[in-house]
Amino acid sequence: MVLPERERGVCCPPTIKARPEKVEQTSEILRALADPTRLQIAMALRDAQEPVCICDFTATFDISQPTVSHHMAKLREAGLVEVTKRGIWSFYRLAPDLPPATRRILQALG
Amino acid sequence: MVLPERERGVCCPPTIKARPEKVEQTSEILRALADPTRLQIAMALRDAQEPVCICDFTATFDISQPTVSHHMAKLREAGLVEVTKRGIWSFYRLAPDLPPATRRILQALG
DNA sequence: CGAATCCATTGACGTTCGTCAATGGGTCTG
DNA sequence: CAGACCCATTGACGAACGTCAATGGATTCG
Repeated sequence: MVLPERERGVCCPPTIKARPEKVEQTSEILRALADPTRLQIAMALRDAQEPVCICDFTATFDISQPTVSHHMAKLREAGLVEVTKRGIWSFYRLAPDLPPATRRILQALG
Repeated sequence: MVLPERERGVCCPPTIKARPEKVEQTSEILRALADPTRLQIAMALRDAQEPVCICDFTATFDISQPTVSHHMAKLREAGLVEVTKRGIWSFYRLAPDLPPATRRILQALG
């Protein structure tokens, strides 16, 4: 590996390509996905054929129902998921109009 | 959009494909990238041809030098970057042995 | 050697986060 | 209507986060 030659007192600030607004939005997406529970929820929704009921997630993870609800609210605020109510149940799915960049991140999660 | 038919008191826990250990590691990567400053640093390192000097980042962002150092430590702990010291300077680059999954996430960041 | 440069660490402070218990509103069934 | 079920919101609390000021070690230049 070759290291660049440098001169004392002279720095070479790298050019930042992304717009500040875009950076902020991307980091909000990442923050929403950065929790283990939310990551698994997001991946399950990504792979699901049908909208998933909240009660299913409550039955899956070892956390209380309010905590699941809290996590879904975070995913909602980040614009990652949408909710549809029907009778007793709330069904969640990935937002259908996700930007391609966001969709790429979700696909990269393995 | 069609919603699944449900029966009261019966839940259908979605199958979680990823191993718990893998989930934890992925969310650590995402946590490391979820800060706007670290996101821009990671993207700059991803696109750089040569290792980048810390002093360049200090000159770029509107935060103090210790804060830049703190962010680099986070990226180091997540295994995303490596440091090489030469004289006065510390040069950072993406870890050369990043798992393909991690590399895909970085590429998806736009 | 003395001064300057670069960088990591420590300590501190306010903010955000993850979680739970408690509460309340909606909806279905008997 | 009465009870059971599902879910969101609120309040609370400890943990983690992002930032800075201060400090100190390491290296280079004069």
